[in-house]
Amino acid sequence: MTTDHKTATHAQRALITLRQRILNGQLAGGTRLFEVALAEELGISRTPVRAALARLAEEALLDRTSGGGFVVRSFNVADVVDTIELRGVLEGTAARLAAERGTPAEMLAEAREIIRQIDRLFAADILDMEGYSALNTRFHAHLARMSQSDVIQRQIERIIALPFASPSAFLDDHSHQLALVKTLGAAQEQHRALIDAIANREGARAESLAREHARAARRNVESLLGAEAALREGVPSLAILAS
Amino acid sequence: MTTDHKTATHAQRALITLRQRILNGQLAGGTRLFEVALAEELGISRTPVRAALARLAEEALLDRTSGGGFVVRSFNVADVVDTIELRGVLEGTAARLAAERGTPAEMLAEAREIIRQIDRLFAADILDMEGYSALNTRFHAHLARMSQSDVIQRQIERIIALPFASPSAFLDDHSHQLALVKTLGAAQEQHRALIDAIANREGARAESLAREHARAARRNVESLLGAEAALREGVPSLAILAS
DNA sequence: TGCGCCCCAGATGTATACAAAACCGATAAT
DNA sequence: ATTATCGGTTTTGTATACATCTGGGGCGCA
Repeated sequence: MTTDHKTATHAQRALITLRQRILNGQLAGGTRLFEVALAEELGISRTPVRAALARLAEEALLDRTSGGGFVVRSFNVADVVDTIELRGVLEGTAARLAAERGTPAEMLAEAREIIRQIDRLFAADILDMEGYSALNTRFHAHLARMSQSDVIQRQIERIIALPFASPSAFLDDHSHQLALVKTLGAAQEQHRALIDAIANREGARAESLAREHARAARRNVESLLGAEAALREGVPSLAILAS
Repeated sequence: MTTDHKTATHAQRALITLRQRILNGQLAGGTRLFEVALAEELGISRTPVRAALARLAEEALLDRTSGGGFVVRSFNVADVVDTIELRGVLEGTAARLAAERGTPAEMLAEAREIIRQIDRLFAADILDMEGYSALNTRFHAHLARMSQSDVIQRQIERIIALPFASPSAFLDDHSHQLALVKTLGAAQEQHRALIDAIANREGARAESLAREHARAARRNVESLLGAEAALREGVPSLAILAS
């Protein structure tokens, strides 16, 4: 089965459709979602629509209104910046815990293996962005695991689900690709230092490195927002921003 | 039941009932919840039961299973400790941001007013635990607000909703009341230092104080778990722990 | 025996009709 | 001018019948 909209249930399809619309800005923040209207438009009954709305609320893409309805949550620039900051804080905590609690040799080895694979990508003539993005995501997921805390891991996964806060946000922005590539080398150095710090049980250093690493994403957002509107158009992760 | 909540809808009543049962351990972690069974038992139809279950999943008290059902999430000691640690990290971030971004005079004043009111409680012959708990909760909620970040505030609210991670957890534990009272003075000193640090724009100090403040709760859990089972019985916040 | 298939019981998914409540505007009283 | 209140309209809440999916036990076959 593909990840296409051919999933099993109506509720799942509705969930995917609505999520998409929210993330790409088709459904602007503040928009109230009415069950009947959505049901009619999607050609299904209210029941699966309700289920989908509940899931979206769980994902923090919708807010529940007092009366019992749902509105699209609106994200402004400050929200995006703060969410990235939050990711940095959580990943910093994961790194610190990994250092303090001691990370099994295999987990360290796996982290280093991912770093090595990224190195291999860099060696190629043109950078495989898709591949880099995947490996980068894997590295960050692995970091969360290294915390050896289900609570932290779960929390990080929750934040990363927001596309503009994901460690690979802005990597699919092709207009900036050249400028971005320059910074990826620095990111890779941070990856290396981070794992070293964890291996050496240097908790404070590990935490601070992970935080600083997330700041790169923040700088990207801020530079994009300083750029002309035309440049922002091509950045899907920012489509959700309130205009 | 004891609390005859005459809230509006069936779904709300079901939500309250089920939440209660999970928190007080009546519904053990890992228990699968079946819509039909619950509907029959509560004398309502499946529809509001479903709604209640979705909300509980949102509150992180239930997990969704692959097949489409719900199971009660199980919390072990590590989860409780890590969740309190997480609260410390988040409140630390709130405090740091408050310091870095600069907190309006009125907000600082309000924080100090809450501290003053707690002082007033201490002056009485016997400590009004109920009142202390309420003020303490207010102080922590206010700290979240001082971050001037909706993202952080929302995240803290989410964590605090778990009763064992709330800043007032274990205050309702009457068996320990005497021992606890001794530590409340220290907590109050931390409150004062924390607001001072924020007022002085000392971000790192503010963050570290908030973290250390949360450690008190952690020490409470750990000492309770080291105590005899009889002592633990009277602590509602710990009923959720897997045995 | 071990494997795989089928089938059924039990669970969730969906549609739909009706009930209830929330919202909104108009109107009237002060 | 402000507020209170009363309809009707819109929207969500609920029950229920039926559809569909899933997981497991038993049976047949290699």
